[in-house]
Amino acid sequence: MRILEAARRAFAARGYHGTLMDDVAREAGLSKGALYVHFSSKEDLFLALLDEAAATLVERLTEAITRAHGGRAKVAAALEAALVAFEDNEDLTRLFLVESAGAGPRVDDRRRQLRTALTGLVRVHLDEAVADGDLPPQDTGLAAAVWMGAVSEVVTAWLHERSRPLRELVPELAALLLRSVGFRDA
Amino acid sequence: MRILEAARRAFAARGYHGTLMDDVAREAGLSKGALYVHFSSKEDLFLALLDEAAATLVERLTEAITRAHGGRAKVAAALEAALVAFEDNEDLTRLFLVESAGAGPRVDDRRRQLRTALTGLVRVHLDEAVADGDLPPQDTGLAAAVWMGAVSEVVTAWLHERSRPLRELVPELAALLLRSVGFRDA
Amino acid sequence: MRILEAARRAFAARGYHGTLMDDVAREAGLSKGALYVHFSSKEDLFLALLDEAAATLVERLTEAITRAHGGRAKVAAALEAALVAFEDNEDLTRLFLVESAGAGPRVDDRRRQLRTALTGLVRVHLDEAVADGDLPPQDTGLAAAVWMGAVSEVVTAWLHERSRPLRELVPELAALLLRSVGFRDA
Amino acid sequence: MRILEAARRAFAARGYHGTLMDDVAREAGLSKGALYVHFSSKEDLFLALLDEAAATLVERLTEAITRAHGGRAKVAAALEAALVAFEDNEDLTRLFLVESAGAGPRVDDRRRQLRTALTGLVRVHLDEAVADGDLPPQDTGLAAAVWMGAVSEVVTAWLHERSRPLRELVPELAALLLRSVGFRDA
DNA sequence: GATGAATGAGAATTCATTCAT
DNA sequence: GATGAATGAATTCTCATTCAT
Repeated sequence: MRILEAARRAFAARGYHGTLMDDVAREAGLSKGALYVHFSSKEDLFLALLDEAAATLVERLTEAITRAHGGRAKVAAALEAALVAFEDNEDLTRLFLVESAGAGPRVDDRRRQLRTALTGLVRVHLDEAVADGDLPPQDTGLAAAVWMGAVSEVVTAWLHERSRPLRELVPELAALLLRSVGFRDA
Repeated sequence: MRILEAARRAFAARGYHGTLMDDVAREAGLSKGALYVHFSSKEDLFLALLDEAAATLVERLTEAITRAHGGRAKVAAALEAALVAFEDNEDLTRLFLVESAGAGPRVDDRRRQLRTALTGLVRVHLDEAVADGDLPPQDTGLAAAVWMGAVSEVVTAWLHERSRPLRELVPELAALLLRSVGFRDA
Repeated sequence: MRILEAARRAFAARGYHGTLMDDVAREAGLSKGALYVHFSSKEDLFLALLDEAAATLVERLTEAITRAHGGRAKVAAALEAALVAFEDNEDLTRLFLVESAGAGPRVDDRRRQLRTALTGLVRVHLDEAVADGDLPPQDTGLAAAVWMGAVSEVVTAWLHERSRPLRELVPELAALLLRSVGFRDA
Repeated sequence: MRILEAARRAFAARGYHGTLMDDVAREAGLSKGALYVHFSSKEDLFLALLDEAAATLVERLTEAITRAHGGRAKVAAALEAALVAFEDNEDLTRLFLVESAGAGPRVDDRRRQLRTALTGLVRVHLDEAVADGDLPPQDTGLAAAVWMGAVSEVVTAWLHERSRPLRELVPELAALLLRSVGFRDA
């Protein structure tokens, strides 16, 4: 929708508190009132965007995981899919990883929820790998958190520095994370 | 100082945007005007706290690293020191990891700066371990980012869930991170 | 009409300012635009209801008065007719006595107008009673105002407390008001 | 206080909904923000005024009643005191009798509360008169409501017409109301 | 140094009304 | 006649910052 696109651009560019409903309206080519016909508050609008970002990400990950075969391949594929998705959806990435922080308690809660969901996705596949004997038994919840944090940090740094394309980091980052849980280097 | 303590408590409890200068003044037992004698803006006050948090952390890490001997021991010690420091300074931890996000561009910049400094600390020692032949050559900058992200995520989760003491996670988290860069399990 | 009924319910339930045109439209099962085909403004719609309320009331009173014979009987009958009409048309009663206050100058004026008309009705019959020698000469305008105020207050209290049916109050209230103008107790 | 005076004038002149906080601020010679330092909302400000009006009225009535001796004299004195108080405090009178209607549920509740308190004052003295044998037994609650309604109506009419000073109506109105409860004409 | 009342530029939200379809 | 998305002016409330005392 026009409003969501405008909001995505605006929030990604100026952050939650830095973006006025006036900005969104202007960017959407609508009046402020029109925004409130579709979203009952600024927070709601942002939340809708956040959900969109998470849905996009989960979809991409699920797809990549489904396509890959074997424990190691699945987690590697998920990692690559995540980084590619982040790189291809810069605005949503920024919203999800950066601007959703400090936007008030409701947004904070949703952010945490979505991160937890994502972590859960990773964990399921680590558990499978453990069950299959591909990995030694371990606290996969902790490992999944480590992966999420690592990816989040690397992507956030990329958002600011843009030193080189995110996809180029995939091999090395994958090696690190796979090693962290006990996969042998390929 | 009384003001800094009051601000630390207030910001940690309600976040940057959720904390009013009135709150800080009340908590400090001072008038709002008195705050401005010492800090020229809300942002400045927050920045001072952020610096305090980073300094505390760096000091603890440096100390721990100095005490330890050998590449592996140093990085493990740093990791433990970090988690213990986070657990012992909950308010500052929250400020540094959570509330400093979304508090405006200047705060964002400083936050990034401090995280970079911390990452650098880790990196130096990874580089030494590589130089000493304890670790294979690798992108230690990336590895340091992974470590920072991992710790940040785990600590942030702990701030919300409090399922068990942070220090109990040290062994397993250390094992994960040490493995990630290529240390063999002890 | 469907719109008037919907508006009556809505305004009676939530008051003038508390009722949105959206509410009326929803309740009427029409679009907001359709409302404006029939009523040029929210105020007009409310005014139409107010007139309906007053017309209903005047009709009932006139009828009751016509049926009764003799000065005292006529005023007593009017009083009873008023209370019964109020009780039987709760929504209109609320509109007329309660919600029409504070709804803007035009509504205020009409409200006053209608109350004056009602007072006039009472006054005419008090004047007749005086002319017939059933009552001593007096300021019948003032007396009519007293009657209107008394009824208004009692009915308004009933709208909120509902302690007992309004019609049960008729004998005692009639006695009070008849005495007030100089009728001897029956 | 400057704010209360300004608010009194503004609300009396333009009603609750017709008065903007901007109007009050301008009239008080203050900024809008200053209003909110002292009153947390427009409603609160209005409520404070309403309480002031009621307190003024109750004080005057109590005083007048205390001074008078004997049942009949007391109620007559109260009535006169009320009318004089209304006439001397036109703005507060308008606030209490007119503008407090339709200003939202909280104001409506307080308005009702205050009217009930006033009615109670009248009722106590009617009860005493009954106990002393000066009046026949009767529903004094109903009678008090009648009195309140009558006075309210007469004063409201006066606010709009100003045909003649309110105090001139006292003798005739007193006669009407005293007769209504069964006092013999003096 | 301290006070706290006052400032004033916002900022979100509301809602009667309009009008292209 | 009907629709309902869009309007936009209005309005309340916010809060970091200032400054006379």
